[in-house]
Amino acid sequence: METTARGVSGRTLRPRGVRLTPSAATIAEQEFDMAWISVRDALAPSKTPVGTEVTIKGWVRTRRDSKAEGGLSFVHIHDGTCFDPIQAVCKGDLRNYGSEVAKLTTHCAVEVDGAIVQNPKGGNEVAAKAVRVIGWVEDPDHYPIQPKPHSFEYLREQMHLRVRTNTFGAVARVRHTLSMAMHRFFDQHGFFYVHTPIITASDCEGAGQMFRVSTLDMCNLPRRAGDEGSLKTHGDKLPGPAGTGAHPPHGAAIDFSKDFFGKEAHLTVSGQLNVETYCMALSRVYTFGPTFRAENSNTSRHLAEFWMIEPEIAFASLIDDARLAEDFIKFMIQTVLAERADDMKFFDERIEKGLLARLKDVMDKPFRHLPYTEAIKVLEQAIAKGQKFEYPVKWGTDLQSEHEKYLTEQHFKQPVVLMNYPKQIKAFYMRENDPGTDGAPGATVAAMDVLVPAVGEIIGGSQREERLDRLDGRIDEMGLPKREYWWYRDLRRYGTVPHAGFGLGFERAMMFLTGMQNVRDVIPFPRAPGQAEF
RNA sequence: UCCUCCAUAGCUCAAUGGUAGAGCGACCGGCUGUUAACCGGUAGGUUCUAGGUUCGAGUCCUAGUGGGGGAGCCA
Repeated sequence: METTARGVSGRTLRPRGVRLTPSAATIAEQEFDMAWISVRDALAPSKTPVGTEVTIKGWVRTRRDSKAEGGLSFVHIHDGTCFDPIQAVCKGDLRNYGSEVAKLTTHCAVEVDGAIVQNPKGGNEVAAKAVRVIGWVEDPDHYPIQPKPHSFEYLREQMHLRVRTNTFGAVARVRHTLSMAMHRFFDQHGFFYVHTPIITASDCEGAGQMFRVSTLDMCNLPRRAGDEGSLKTHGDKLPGPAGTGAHPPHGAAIDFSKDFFGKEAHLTVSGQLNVETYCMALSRVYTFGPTFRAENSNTSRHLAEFWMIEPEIAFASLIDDARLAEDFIKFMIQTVLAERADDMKFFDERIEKGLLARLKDVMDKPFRHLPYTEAIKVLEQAIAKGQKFEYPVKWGTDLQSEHEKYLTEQHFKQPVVLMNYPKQIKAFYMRENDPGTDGAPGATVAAMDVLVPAVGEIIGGSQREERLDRLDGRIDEMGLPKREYWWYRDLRRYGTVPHAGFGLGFERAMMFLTGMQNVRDVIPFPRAPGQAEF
């Protein structure tokens, strides 16, 4: 079919206004495709006035037919550049009207030439002069995506196609905008972007189960010399085929000196320890990258692979850290409201009623700061007034989901920054507070969690322990291998300064900003236990 | 990992242990500058898998697989 000549030629690369550089497109190319514009631009009267000759390229969303005027079809076309599709008005006198245009179904790929006209009800549309079908949808009866609401559960099984729906298109655009906004925020505030490693050869990050990285042959593992046949299991963590008889009995420790890195290696669970090293030279730094947790957790808030933003600031206290977190969250809200108004309007109308009001409220009010010790008192008072919790409230234990929800959703009805947690429930690197801080009955550390309504913990951070003797004390207390931390400890030996930072779950921020309720629906290809099909 | 609910047409869901149904979508036709279009018709099923109880199982029992929600862990 002659219609595919442009589509398969590989010459028409991008709409006008999206060229990489003047030299990236040849003169011939520019002339060849002068009229191609994005749906986003075509819909904007200021950019594309009535009468402009344009070419639209995209996918059919819906088609509606009329027999008036010898045939008339209204074809909605989207190309992902904005929330709304553009309507192409196709009349019966088109050469391929009966043979092709009237047979278009959802997600057929098309090119439409025509003039911009005004829709009787307002807004730009295209009066089609030519319609070229680039790619048909075979067997439309069984095409998984139909012009009707689908459940998110169903769309998770059609993950390769779900981005074509309005919801997931909006999620994808907001996710992009948020990524860009995040880099802009830190850049404007003097932070340097540090690429911390994905593979870590130290097992000392201490933030949960890790995925192993290895090039060893899992069916023929090297065993440590002299250990053959012994019953020692120490260090042998591979989920091997125990008891099959086809392999050495478990006991001979695996010889990781034969592995790629000469020692055990894993996927990172946090870039924090690495980024601290750069913080001690560049003052203000951040990482943004994938993070991996091999926890067998199956909830609407957890993924095995997720993206985390981790800023780290030198010469800073926990209060500075909390202020940064608040400024950052408010900047994110402000940016998506300003730059993705169309998508955010959709989320407000169809995903979470009142979303925009909720976000504006968060933006306008200062965050509530609350010491952990005070939070316990608030919860105890609530219990005294009849509030029922499944788990007991007791100083020294971590707050449960139900407790956090009570604080943010019922008691304060806004984001809450909880600070100064009991030392025994927090990580070794968090700075020990002076005794009696906040009137706490026990030792506390300068930790903070930012809790938001509907999502829960969105940020976890702390001021870091900069005093070597205290840090060593914590490492010993927790029974951690001090040798493994030699380079982290060095930071405290050579020019140590107070510093702080936090980790923000990017997908949790997405949930908070879009009102989407399952973390698997705000990342393109979610990885969770038993789920890596796509 | 624990608790709990679910699995029937392309999708969303009905069907007292007794003939497998509807809406939407697809296809055909009618009407209309339509826009969640509307009206009429047609096609579409190994009821998740494997066993079991029963004269008879979509329905009851057992096991498995897949999925949802909640909890823990956390971001």
